[in-house]
Amino acid sequence: MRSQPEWQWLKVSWTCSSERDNDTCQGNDQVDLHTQLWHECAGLTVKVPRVGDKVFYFPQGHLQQVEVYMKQEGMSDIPSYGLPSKILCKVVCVQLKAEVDTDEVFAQITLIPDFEEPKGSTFRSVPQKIPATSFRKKLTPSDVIKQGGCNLHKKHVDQTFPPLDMSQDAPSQELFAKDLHGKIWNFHHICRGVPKRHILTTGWGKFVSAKRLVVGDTCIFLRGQNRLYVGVQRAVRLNKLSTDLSCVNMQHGILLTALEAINTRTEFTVYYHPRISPSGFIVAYNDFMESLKVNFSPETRVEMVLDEGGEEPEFNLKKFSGIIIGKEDVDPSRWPESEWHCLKVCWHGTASGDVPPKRVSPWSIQSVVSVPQPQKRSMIGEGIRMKEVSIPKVNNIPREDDERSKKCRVFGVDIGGHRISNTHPPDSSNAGNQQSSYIKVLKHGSFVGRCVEVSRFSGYGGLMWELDRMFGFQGGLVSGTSGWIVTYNNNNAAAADGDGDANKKLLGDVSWSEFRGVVRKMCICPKEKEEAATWNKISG
Amino acid sequence: MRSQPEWQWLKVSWTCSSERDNDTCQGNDQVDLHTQLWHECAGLTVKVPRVGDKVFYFPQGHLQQVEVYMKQEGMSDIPSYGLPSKILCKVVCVQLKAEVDTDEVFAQITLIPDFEEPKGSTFRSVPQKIPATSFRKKLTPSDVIKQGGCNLHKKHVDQTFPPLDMSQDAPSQELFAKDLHGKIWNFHHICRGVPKRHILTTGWGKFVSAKRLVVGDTCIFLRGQNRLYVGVQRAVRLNKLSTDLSCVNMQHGILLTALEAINTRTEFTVYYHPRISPSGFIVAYNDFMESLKVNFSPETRVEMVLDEGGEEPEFNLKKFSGIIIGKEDVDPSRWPESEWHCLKVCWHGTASGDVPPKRVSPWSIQSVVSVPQPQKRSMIGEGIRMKEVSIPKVNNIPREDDERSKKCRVFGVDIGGHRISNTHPPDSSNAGNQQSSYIKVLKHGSFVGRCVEVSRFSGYGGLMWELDRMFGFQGGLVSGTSGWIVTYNNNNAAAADGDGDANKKLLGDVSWSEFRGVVRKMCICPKEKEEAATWNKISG
DNA sequence: TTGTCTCCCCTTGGGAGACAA
DNA sequence: TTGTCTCCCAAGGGGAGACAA
Repeated sequence: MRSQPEWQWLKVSWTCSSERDNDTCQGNDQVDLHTQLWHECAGLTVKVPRVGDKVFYFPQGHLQQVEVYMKQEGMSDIPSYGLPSKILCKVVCVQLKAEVDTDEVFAQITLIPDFEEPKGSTFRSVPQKIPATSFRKKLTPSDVIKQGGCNLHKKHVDQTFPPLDMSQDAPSQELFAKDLHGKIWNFHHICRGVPKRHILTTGWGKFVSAKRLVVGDTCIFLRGQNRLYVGVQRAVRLNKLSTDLSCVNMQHGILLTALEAINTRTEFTVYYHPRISPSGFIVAYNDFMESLKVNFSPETRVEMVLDEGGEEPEFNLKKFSGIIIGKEDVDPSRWPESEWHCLKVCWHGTASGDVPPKRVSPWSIQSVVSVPQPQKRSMIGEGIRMKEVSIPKVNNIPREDDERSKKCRVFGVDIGGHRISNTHPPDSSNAGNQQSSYIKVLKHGSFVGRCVEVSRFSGYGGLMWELDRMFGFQGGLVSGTSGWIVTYNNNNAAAADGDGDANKKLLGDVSWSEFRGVVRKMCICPKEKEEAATWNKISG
Repeated sequence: MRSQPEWQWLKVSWTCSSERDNDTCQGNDQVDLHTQLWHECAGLTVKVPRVGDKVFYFPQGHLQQVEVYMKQEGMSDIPSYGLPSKILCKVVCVQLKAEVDTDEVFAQITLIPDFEEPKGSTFRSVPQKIPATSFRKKLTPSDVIKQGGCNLHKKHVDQTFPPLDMSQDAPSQELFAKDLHGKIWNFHHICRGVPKRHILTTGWGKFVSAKRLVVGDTCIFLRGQNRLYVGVQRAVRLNKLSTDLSCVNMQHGILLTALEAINTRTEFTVYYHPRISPSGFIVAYNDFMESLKVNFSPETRVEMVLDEGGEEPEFNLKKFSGIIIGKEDVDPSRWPESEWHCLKVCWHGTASGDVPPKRVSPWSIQSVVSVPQPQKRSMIGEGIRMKEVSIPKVNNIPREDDERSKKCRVFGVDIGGHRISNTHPPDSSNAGNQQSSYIKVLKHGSFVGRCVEVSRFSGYGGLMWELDRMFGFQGGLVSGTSGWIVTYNNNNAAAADGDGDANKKLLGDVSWSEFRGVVRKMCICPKEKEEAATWNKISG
């Protein structure tokens, strides 16, 4: 039997307090819940610039998206109109939306050509995220057949849904969840049966049929302080025959729109469909510049991370490794020497499932300095579910030379096996600046991190803990002189080490509830032992 | 109780004999059933060129369609790229399709720029239509509520559906109808109740919900020899937010595609959505040339026919009359002196319902030579339902000066009241050509005709009878020297008069099962009485 | 003749625990 | 703990004649 008072409370609390929950875009300083939901649906590797960012717009990538969108193969034979392969722009407006009929996410991005190179630091503070928790449910056959509801995982419900009064026989509540269109969906959430399990009953069937969900699709629940959100991520794209206008018409239009925008220095708007073309054609200035510094000569071993969807956010990411086999123009006649998809990669062991594209852009991959040996997988760091990990106790911290610290993989990235030096930098040429130090990059890889509660990770110790835990050291580096260099979110460079406040300025005033980017394992070591590794200077 | 043997027969007969019924495009000489269904759904005033036709393509009209399609108001400020306002093209390919999700009809037309003016006669034989009958059902509340089926009109069923064995208590049959996508829909057709009525039961509900039909939408059934077809025509357009690409992107693309096609003399493809922009932006060469001859000076009284949908094919057409109030460029800076929508019209008595646009193109309207007086409606010619009219008996033919011939309106067009001259042409300057004669246009108007049985109207007497009957004279002009000049279907000019074979060559070998176009009432009269009327020369 | 109603059957949706993976 | 099953009840789809417009 449903408890009427609780239902009343929830209805009031969860649907009528939109003024307390920020679910619409309000400026550039907050990651609102709509945006968080959109990114969950888009995939964890998708990057969307923020208003004010300097970006490169690659028309070739845009044309390619249209071809996939229209299901036309091969490059059309249209002129380049003298358009350069990349156009430096400033982001004027970003709207994160979803298709009305298919719920496919897309970003409407307004750009204005601005060829002025950014001066000085391009660092931008990471926007404050509105505290939220979320979980993903990959739908089983039972979830989508007409006869049943949706089975939920206990831990997901406990972490994300409002608590039920478990003293009751079959506690239940009404949930009201907003989708990306702003539509409110009503679900009856009940904990019943022997043994007890959490089920979404009334309302679930309507949702499944309305969204045309099938087995394998993923349903995403995101809970803010006062409101619940729901999104979907399909395993296979719904057919959407767009017969409005011809593919060639659109491609002409895309190029000409950009050309006119350049000539008149006016805004133009593009639509980015991350589920169609994961390799975005709008690339952050910093990302692009960083990728230029890397030497992607043939034989270079590279890695690329794809988001393969599924249930656990951390395990959506699958890393592929391969070897550069060449660098050549995709379209030498129209866009010679374009960086877009200029690298040819031979990927290893990608017999089944998603495969990275044979052609990639430099900013989409990372070069691997040392070729890792095939290692036996260690349980440490392998398969850690962040939300299950509690804050490590002090007596749990492994020594640096602990066997566990030497062999570990996180998200498919080999991390351990390198000795961490405790040596302080011997050569402080700019000794006057106490916040300066040299670090040596030993290891690097892409990552996406996330915490259950923001408060738990406030401050830089929290960040360090999070990073350490992600890479399997469980706090071993929280105090010490080694640390990590981090390139996060929109490619703002930052560093975190065990010295607490040393890099505080670099990090800015951020809440590390979620961050994604590239982490490089570093340790402070004698400069003369430079070897083939990369040296970076971190200054406060 | 359903009769199993009959069901078997129908299933075999109606679904497994596609080789006997021509429902796909096969060349240019036949109007197949798919095409007939498409035109029923598109509206009776919609003109689509045929392969090989010479047409003018108006980029302005195309841009306008995109704006309506994308629900953006006002002309975008994009350059004309030096594109002319109209482009003479040859039609390379025409495909009549429907949107997958909304069933909205559209034509995919491939054109190739071809600036050579047509030489000699532009007459093209009217394609042979595959014999078919059809009816339209405007859906009532009872038809679309979940509890019921679809009530059918007895005459419609009798004319169009395969006959039932009425000796049975509740005769029934299974109907299998193909829609514009080729999908087969199954309907149980039963004649039951006291008194007997025809109802579609099983299968109807699925159809209604799948097509998202609501009260006021029209359902169209078309029966060929071996197969049934079903189409829908919505009262209001379904929302279809097309957020794929920006409106401006598309408009740029449209202009550039055309420009490139001109420069390289290559094909380009456009999509014409007649339900969005009824005034098509692809105009037959002949239609355009004819419209140039008309003097649309201010104060000229004009008429325009709109298809307002509904149940009876002949009464879908509503005529509006108005007065030219000006002629000016829609877009003087980009396309000066373009004929597209250059005429400003003030329409009379259009307070409610659909209103013709204030701006029209010359080929979309007809000028009215004499301002008709407000007349009392005559029952003759008013509201004739063609399918109910039997072939008139000889003793029923009214005399030319019969009162009934003077006052009649058909489809809102004033027809009667003009004396028909029996005078032969006095001046045969090219007397050597026996098939030449001068005719004077007295009266004209748009029309759509249709016959129940093709055989009934074979030959030119049949056509004359059809025209006469439509305009209320009921055979009065079948013999005589007056007649009609007809511009039909794809704007092939032809004439028919009462002399039987005189214009046989002009008409070609056609079955007049359906024709649409412009009819001008003519009579042969002395040249010196030319007055302000237009003279046309008809040569065999 | 045909639109709408009510009646009523029977299919289907969907909520429950049982049970097994 | 959670996916799938079966059971079973309730809602509603839909087929029938009655009746009125």
